[in-house]
Amino acid sequence: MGATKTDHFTDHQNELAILAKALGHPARIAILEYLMKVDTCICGDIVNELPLAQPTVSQHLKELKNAGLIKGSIEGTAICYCINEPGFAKIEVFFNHITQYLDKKKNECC
Amino acid sequence: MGATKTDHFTDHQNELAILAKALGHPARIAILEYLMKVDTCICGDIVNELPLAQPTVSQHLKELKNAGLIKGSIEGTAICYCINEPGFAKIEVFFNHITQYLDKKKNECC
DNA sequence: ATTTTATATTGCAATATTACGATATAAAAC
DNA sequence: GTTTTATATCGTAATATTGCAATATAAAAT
Repeated sequence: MGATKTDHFTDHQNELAILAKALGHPARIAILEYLMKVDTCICGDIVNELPLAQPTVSQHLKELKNAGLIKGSIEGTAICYCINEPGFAKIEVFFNHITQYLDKKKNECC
Repeated sequence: MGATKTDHFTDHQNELAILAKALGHPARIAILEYLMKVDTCICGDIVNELPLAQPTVSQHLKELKNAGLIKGSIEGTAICYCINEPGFAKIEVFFNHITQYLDKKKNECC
């Protein structure tokens, strides 16, 4: 036990969970917000922006990249990261679904 | 080490991370999708809908409730859970921010 | 009052995550 | 070619999460 039983859920549910999980850490939220703020891929200064050691930041970047929320390419000595649109598109579908539901929802029993 | 350094990030970043973390498990996505499907709070059958033991489901429901994504009230023997709008509203603000950014974004360097 | 039914809590083992020092890698600058 | 600079990987300790059996709770039905 301890391991998530991914095979018991749909691909869709697992995909969404992986994306949400990647967003589930303040450092990773901070990274995404910073990437949006600077709006450029020449970003070799993410480490300086965060209150964490370099290996930790590197690890968080890797997780965001694995989840498909950012993309990065080698740019000389630096690595160039930026927001990856398709990753967010998937979460948006889910949220649009929820928003639609909440708009239509009439039951108020709780 | 091992514990997230929440005090190094903004309240906003921590709040968002907590919400996203709560969404970061396929069972909890499944619960939310089921609650939307049935669109009613008379839901004493969540356990039967999931491929997990009763204590595990109870634990996931608790986490969703703590995060503010669902709400529940006692309804006789059963407990009545449903989607909690304010919780989702917070995440939506973040996503609208991202959507706006992606729409305006012009840099295509990666 | 006892039994049934639905849910919560406790305790614990298995696994995952977080964080960072030490070290590796690899291109740029000298 | 050595040094610098930027990032990644490895190893590992601390902590968190996941899952469930066992047990507790508490209202409903008998």
